Amino acid sequence: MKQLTEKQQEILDFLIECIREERYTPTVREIAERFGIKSTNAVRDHLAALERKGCLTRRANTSRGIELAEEYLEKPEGIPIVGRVAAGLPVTAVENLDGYLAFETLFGGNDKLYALRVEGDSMIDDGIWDGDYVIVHEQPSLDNGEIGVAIIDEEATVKRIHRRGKIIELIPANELYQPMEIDPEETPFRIGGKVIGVHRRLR
Amino acid sequence: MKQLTEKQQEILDFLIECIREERYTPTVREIAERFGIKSTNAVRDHLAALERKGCLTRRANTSRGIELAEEYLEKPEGIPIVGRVAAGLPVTAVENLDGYLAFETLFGGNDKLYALRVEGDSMIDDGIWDGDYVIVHEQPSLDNGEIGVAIIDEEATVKRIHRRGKIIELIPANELYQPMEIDPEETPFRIGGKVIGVHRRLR
DNA sequence: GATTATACTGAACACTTGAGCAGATGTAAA
DNA sequence: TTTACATCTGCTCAAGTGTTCAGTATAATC
Repeated sequence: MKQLTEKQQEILDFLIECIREERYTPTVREIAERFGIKSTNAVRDHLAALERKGCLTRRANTSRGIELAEEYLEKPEGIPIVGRVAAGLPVTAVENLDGYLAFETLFGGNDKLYALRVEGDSMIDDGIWDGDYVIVHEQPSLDNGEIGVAIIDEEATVKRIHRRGKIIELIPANELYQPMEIDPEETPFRIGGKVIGVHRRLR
Repeated sequence: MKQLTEKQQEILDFLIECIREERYTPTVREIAERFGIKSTNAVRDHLAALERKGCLTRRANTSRGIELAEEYLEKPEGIPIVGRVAAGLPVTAVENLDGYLAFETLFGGNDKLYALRVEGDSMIDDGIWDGDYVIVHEQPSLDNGEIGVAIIDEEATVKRIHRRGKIIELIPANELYQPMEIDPEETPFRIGGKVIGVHRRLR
C-alpha cells in the first residue's frame, strides 16, 4: 500500500466512517460538500488516487459505486485488552492497548465451535465452575485425558475422558465425585467435542 | 411488526443480503431485475409496503436511499450456545440452539469494559488462573470484598479489595499468599475497576 | 528545466435513478 | 357486490449522479 497524502487520508477516513458506521456510500457531490470542495472533479481526482493506491474500487457509471478494500471494512470488535498500565493515563488509554478480546480473534472464525453451560461442580478442580460456559470444539475423538464433552443418552456432561480398551472412563475433577465407566456397546455414547475455553460471568 | 407477504419477505431478504453482506444498497431497478419485474413501480409498491410496515425507511429523492430497520442490520455473532442435546441430532443442530455466546450479548455494548491478562496464581481459589483474561468494568470504587483491579504504582493486580478505615486491604485467594495492606496516602493507589468476567483459553 | 503527482475551479454532458400517473389483474375480506 | 390490498405493466419526467474537458497552481522528483 502506497503512502497516502493527508487529504487522501481524510477522504478515506470519511468513506470508512460512512460505509462502516452508517452503511451508506456517499456520492461524489456529497464528498465535495463535506470537504468544502466546489468541483466534483477534485473529488474525482482523489478517488482516482485512492483507487490507484489500492484503497478502493469503483463501479463505473454507478451511483454510490465506491467499494472499500477489505481491510477497511472490519472494525475492531470486542473488549480492549490492556497490557501494561502506563503511568498517569486512564486504564483504557490507547497507550496501554494490547489488542481486542473477542471470540472471533480468540477462536479464529472456526465454525465447529459451540458453547455449553456447565451444571454442577464436578470439574471444579480444573477451574470449571457451576454456571460457567465452556467453549467446545466439535470433534469425534480426544486424546487420552483431555477435557471434553461426553454425550451419554443424549445428556451432555463435561469431564476428562480416558479410553481404556473398550471402556470409556469419565474422570471428574472434584474429590467428592467418583470416576464413571462406560461401555459404549451397552450405553449410547458419543463425544461432543473438546473443551478449548471457559467463560465465566461474575456478578 | 405487521405480517409480511411472501413477496415482501423475499424482497426484504434480498435487501438484507445486499446491505448486510455486500454493503451495497440496490436501486429500484436492480431490485426489479433481480425478481424479473418489468416495472419500477411494482418495486416501488413493495418498498412502500415494507416502509409502511416498519421494515425500512427511505431517503427521499436519493439514489440507493433504502435504510433497513435496526433489527435487520445485525447478524447473529458469536458462538452458538447449546442447551439440551436433542436425541439423534448433531450437537449444534438448530433444535438444540439456545442463543449465541458473544461479548456483545454477555456484556451488552458497555464501553467501560476492558480485559486484563492475569499473571500468577494468587486468585486461584476464586477460579482465576494464571493466563486467564479477566473482564473488568472500569469504576472508581467497589463494595467491600468484591474482586477488582488494584493499580499500585501503575502496576495492575487482581485481588479481593477491602477498605478498613483509611487502609486498603488486598486479599488473595490462595493460602500461599499473604494479604497486603496499603495506605493510599503513602502509596499511589487507585481502583481499576470490578472484575465481572473470566475467560480462559485451554489448549 | 522538465516531468509528475497533488489539489482544485467551472462548465457541460449523459447516464442513472427515484418519483409519479394511469391502468390492469387477482385475491380476500366485509 | 363492493372494498381493500397486493402485484404488476408501461410510460414520462425531473432530479441525482458519474464522467469528461479545459484550465490553474503548487510542490516534489528526476
